[in-house]
Order: sequence, then structure tokens, then C-alpha cells
Amino acid sequence: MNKKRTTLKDIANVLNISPAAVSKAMHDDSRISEKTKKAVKRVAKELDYQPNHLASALRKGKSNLVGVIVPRTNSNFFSSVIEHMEAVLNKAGYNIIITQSNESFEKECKNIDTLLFTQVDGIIASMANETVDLSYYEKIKSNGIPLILFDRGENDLNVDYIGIDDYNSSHMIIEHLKSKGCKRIAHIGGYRRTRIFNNRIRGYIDAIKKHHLPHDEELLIESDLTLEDGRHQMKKLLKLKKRPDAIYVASDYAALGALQVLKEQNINVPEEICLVGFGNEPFTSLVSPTITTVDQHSRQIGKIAAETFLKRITEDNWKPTLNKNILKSELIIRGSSNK
Amino acid sequence: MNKKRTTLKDIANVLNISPAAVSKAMHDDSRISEKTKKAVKRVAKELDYQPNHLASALRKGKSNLVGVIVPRTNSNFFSSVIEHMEAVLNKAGYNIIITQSNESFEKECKNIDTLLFTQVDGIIASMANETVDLSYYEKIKSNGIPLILFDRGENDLNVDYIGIDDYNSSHMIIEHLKSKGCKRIAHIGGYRRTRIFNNRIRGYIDAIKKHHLPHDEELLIESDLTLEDGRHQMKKLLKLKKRPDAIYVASDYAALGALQVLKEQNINVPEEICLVGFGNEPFTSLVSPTITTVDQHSRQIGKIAAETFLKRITEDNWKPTLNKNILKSELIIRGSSNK
DNA sequence: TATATTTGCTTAATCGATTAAGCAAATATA
DNA sequence: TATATTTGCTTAATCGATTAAGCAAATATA
Repeated sequence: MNKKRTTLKDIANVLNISPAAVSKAMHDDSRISEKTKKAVKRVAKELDYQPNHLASALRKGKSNLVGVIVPRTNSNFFSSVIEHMEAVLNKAGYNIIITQSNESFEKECKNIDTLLFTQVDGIIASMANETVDLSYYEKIKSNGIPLILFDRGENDLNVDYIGIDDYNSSHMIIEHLKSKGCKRIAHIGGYRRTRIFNNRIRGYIDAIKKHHLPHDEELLIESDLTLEDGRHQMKKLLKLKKRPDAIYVASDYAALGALQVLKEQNINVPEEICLVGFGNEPFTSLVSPTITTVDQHSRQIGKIAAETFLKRITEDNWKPTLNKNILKSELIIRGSSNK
Repeated sequence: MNKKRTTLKDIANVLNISPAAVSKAMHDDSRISEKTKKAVKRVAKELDYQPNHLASALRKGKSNLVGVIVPRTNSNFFSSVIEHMEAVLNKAGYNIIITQSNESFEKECKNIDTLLFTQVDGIIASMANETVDLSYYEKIKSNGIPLILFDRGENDLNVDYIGIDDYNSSHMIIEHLKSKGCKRIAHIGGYRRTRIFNNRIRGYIDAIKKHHLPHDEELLIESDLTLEDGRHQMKKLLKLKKRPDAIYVASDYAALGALQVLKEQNINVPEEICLVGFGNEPFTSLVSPTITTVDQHSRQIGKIAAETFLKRITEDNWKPTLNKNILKSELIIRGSSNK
């Protein structure tokens, strides 16, 4: 019975005016009399009118939807970015469609297709670990809608990017560890092909050299940064002849894995080995000892990403260009390195 | 230059046939010749044709979008439910729009409006803690689209529901604790107004009585189940004259807060006090001691929720009715209760 | 061979909302 | 009073894809 939704035409019929007049009245067009506007709005309310979003999107050529692609939502960093991004976009009349790639290149491509198919007005994305081939992202660009990258981005795409200063973050960490008397600092880093992890590695190497600490090949490890691999790489490090006295891990998850191994082997943290993670995931302050880590200002990143999108969408003849927005990160010193 | 997207009409013009024929050819209509189909598909590929989803959704009266509302994505349970729900729905040609309520009733109402506005074909939701007024959910029902609830649901809405047997889960926990010799078992539960938490409380009370354990008012506490409140309520319990020797917490987050307090006060877990959480969040196996908890079969829940939606959408004259799908939960015994 | 059926398309309407163009009445200006 | 402008609407086209209805040619059947 309640099947049919109210349309502009229904309201028009009640008031004996044209649907066009109703449409204009609903949008407070200056050429419609106050009397008509009031009548239209009253009837709209009475009939519980809900505009058909598909029709107006089709006609206006914009859907007021923004697509979001993240490696996973199940991480405090990403869900916090999304939350604050959403707040800004909602205020501007946009809704978001969240998709997750689960760090898979294939799933990411599917997500891009899905979002383009859904006619989103723009895409805000953080790339999967696996992603090397950028042709799918080029597809977004050639579609003419804004593409904004955050955290995991690529310079080669020449689009807006929001992230933190990874290179400098490594410097902060190394300086902190040196100030605590650490002399042999290892780094469990991410894959070099991912720019942010490469920057952390470069920062690590340069900082080590700057402070005249030993730069030993066996102290620098590439990892997928999962908890499991964190465990695995930690075990490998502990088997070295010359053990490190500090480990800087490029992700909190892998750092937690490392911490588990250290505890299992009864190695005192931070007294024997200092540990630093990256990301300020909530659990870093929950485990014992609490883990020193780097805060990436997720709220700021979300807000700026959304604002950048809104800026691009209103610019008249905007062309995608590389535009980096690099935030300063914050070192959160906790138990695992505070000796 | 690349502004205009290819439309059916463009393909039609190239081949000198009607757009209607092109549409049918793309959908492999039996009344179109193989020759034409091949030609159409070839040209579609050449011109990189992407169907306009808005137009077909408007015409067909369905968007192939499913709205999802969860209290937060930043929890392993919900993100796992979503992941598996998505897999099933994608296979059936549906995409999902994820929204989070952040446990706020107001945000939840906004999300419902947003999703209805976006013309989703159905909504799969888990309710916010705050939600008592169900009128917004009634709005979904009166819209005529399927509403499927999971985890946090309400019988009064008379719709499909997928969840675990909370009442029985409490029994399993109490039996486990009794088998470990616990005699005075406290329960930090959720708000009674939320059905699942009420069921856990009822289960706790009935199991306590069944096993002739002391049912003491001061041992039963209502909480918002955040980590902070878990800490707070644990401290209160420790101040009791007759301390409990086991705590069953209705959420892993609050259980973690309780564990922190126990460790801070140098109370041995499980020897002095046993602890059991709920939800099998990943961190329960990461902290020390590892936390005994209840697995809610998130994968199953996501899968069944999606399948239920697909069933409802294809049913000819379906009327929403209460249809509970209750899964058996699984007790995962770990260090915090294994003495 | 004459009629019936099938094949392969076209025509035209439709899903609702929006907007350019236009028209008549009301009001302002010279 | 005659013309110009403004007000308040209507008409008709449009955004693309889809589909019911229909038509001519090809093929099948009597």
C-alpha cells in the first residue's frame, strides 16, 4: 500500500501547479512567491516527500557521493581518518562509500570499478601494500573526478596527497633512542616499494649515519609489518651475534609481535632492548610495557583530505597536479623505550 | 577533452542501430543477433563504455546498493562481519555503503536518512547503545525495503535478526568458571535496555542460581563497556568486603580495562581472580595473560545477514516478520581463566 | 503456395528532478 | 499614457538506460 514514494509531480497535482514550480519552490528559487513556497513545503511534509536522489544525480551529473578506499577499516588510524573525513563531507552535503582493499591489489581494482560505476564525485584513497601498477588509479584521473591520496600514496600519480613526514619521524625516533643510550638500533621496516616505508627506511639510515651509530645491513629488515611477521623478524634479530639494543618497527602491529617475542624470551623491555612502534594504535597504550610510538594525526589527515576534495570539486578548470600536504608527526614516548 | 563519458547512444551511432538494441545486446537479449551483440561489445570496449549506474537505477527502481550501519568499524567483530557480508553481496552484484553511528542515536538517525536518500535497496544494521526510540527504524520498514539486524537488535521491530545465543553464552562461561573452582563470580554487564546485554545478564543470573553460587547484588554491575569503565568498575569490585574470585565482563574492551587494573594492583590472574571477556577481539590473544573470551562467529553472521537480504529482495510479496537466526557461540579458553 | 511464427530490430514512453526558454500578468519607469 | 521591467509561473527538453509495443523481413508450417 505504501509502495509508491511521493514525487514532485504528486505535490504539483495537489496544488495544481507544475512540477517545475514545485522543484523551484523546494530550492527557494527567487522567482517563486513566498505563498507558493509555503504551500509546497507544507504539502511536501504532509506527503512525507523524499527527493529521489538518483533522478537529481542523473540530471545534475553529480551524485554527492565520495568513494573511500582503505587497506582495512579495522585499524584505529584508518577508522579515525574516515570518521573525521566523514564529518567534514557530511556538512558539505556529501556522503561517503567506504570500501576496503584488505591490502589486495585485485580487491583494490574491483573497489575502484565499483566506485566509478556508482558515479562517485571523487575518490579518497590509501593504497594497498601490494599495489605497484597504477593504471587503475589513472583510470580515476581520466574519469575527470578528483583523486586524493593519503598515508599510502605515490608521487607518480601527480594528485593531492596528505600524509606525515615519514623521513623526519625516523629521525625523531633515532634521536630519542640515542638519548636513551641505545647504540645498536635495528629497523623492521615495510616494503621499500611503498613510498612511506621507503621514506622511513631512508630516514633511519640517514639518522643512524648522522649520529655515527653503526649502520649494519643485518639490522635493517623488510617486512609486511603484520603481527606475525613482526614476531618472525624479532626472532631473527635475537639470533644475531651482535644483538641490537633497540628496535624501531614501522608499524604498531609488527611492534606488538616483536614485544610478544621479547617477553616470551624474558628479555627486559626497555632495560635490555628498547622498542618503538609506529601509528599510535590504541593497544600500544594497553599492553605492558606500553609501546613508544608515532602519532600520525589521523584526525587532521581526514579533515584535510575532505577539505581538499571539496576544494577540487569547486575549482573551475582544475587539473590534477602533485600537491603534497605533509604534517609533522608526534613521538609518543612510553614504557617500551623509557629507561 | 575526455569529459564526456560514452553512452549507449554513442555506441548506437557508430553502428547505426538504435540505443535500445545496444542496451539489449549488452544484456544478451535473445532477440538480438549474435553478429550485432559482438559488434556492440567490440565498440563498447573500444569506446571504454561504462554504464551509467544512476540512469539504470532510476529506470529499474533499484540501486543495487545495500546500506550498512554499525556502531563503529574500528572493532574486529564489526569489520569482520562487514568483510564477509560484502563478499556475499558483491558476488550477487550489490555494493555496500558503510556508515558508523559511533554509538550515538542522533548519528544513527542521520545515517538512516542518508541511506534512504541514497535509495539503497536494503539496510543491514547493528544498533547503537543509545538507541531506544525505534521510530527511525520503522521508517525503513515503511519504505518497503528489507531491514536486517544483527548483533544489536530488537524483537519489537519484527524483522530478520542474526546473532548468537547470549543467554547460553553466559551459561557456558559460568560453567567454565565453576569447573575451575571459582565460587564468587561477578558480572560487569552492558546496559539492560540493549537486548543482547540483557540476555547475558539473565543468563548470568540463571546460571549462578542453577549452580548454587552466591547471587549477590553487588556482584552485578551495569556499564557502558568501554575500556575506561571496565577499569572503573574493576576498581569498585576490588573494594568490596567480599571480593569476587572471577569476573565475567560482557565486552573484551572492558575486560582489558579490568585486566589492567588487576595487573596494576599486583593481583594474580588467573590464580587470585579469573577473568573472562566477550567478543574474541584480536588483542585478547595478544595481552598477557591472554584473555578467555567468547567468539561470536562474525564471519557466519556477516554471511547469513547478506544471504537473508538477498532472500528478502527476491521474495515476491514479502512482509517483514520477526525471524531470529541464533548461532551457537564458542568459548575460547585462554590464560586469564585457566588455572 | 498461403498462412503462421520467429527473428531482429525500431519507436516511443518511462523512471523523477531539473533547467533553459518563454509567456502573461503585474508593476515600475519615462 | 506608453513602454520597460519584474514577477510568477508553464512548457518542453534533458540526464541515460530500459522496456513494452510494434513492425517488417525471414523462416517455418500447413
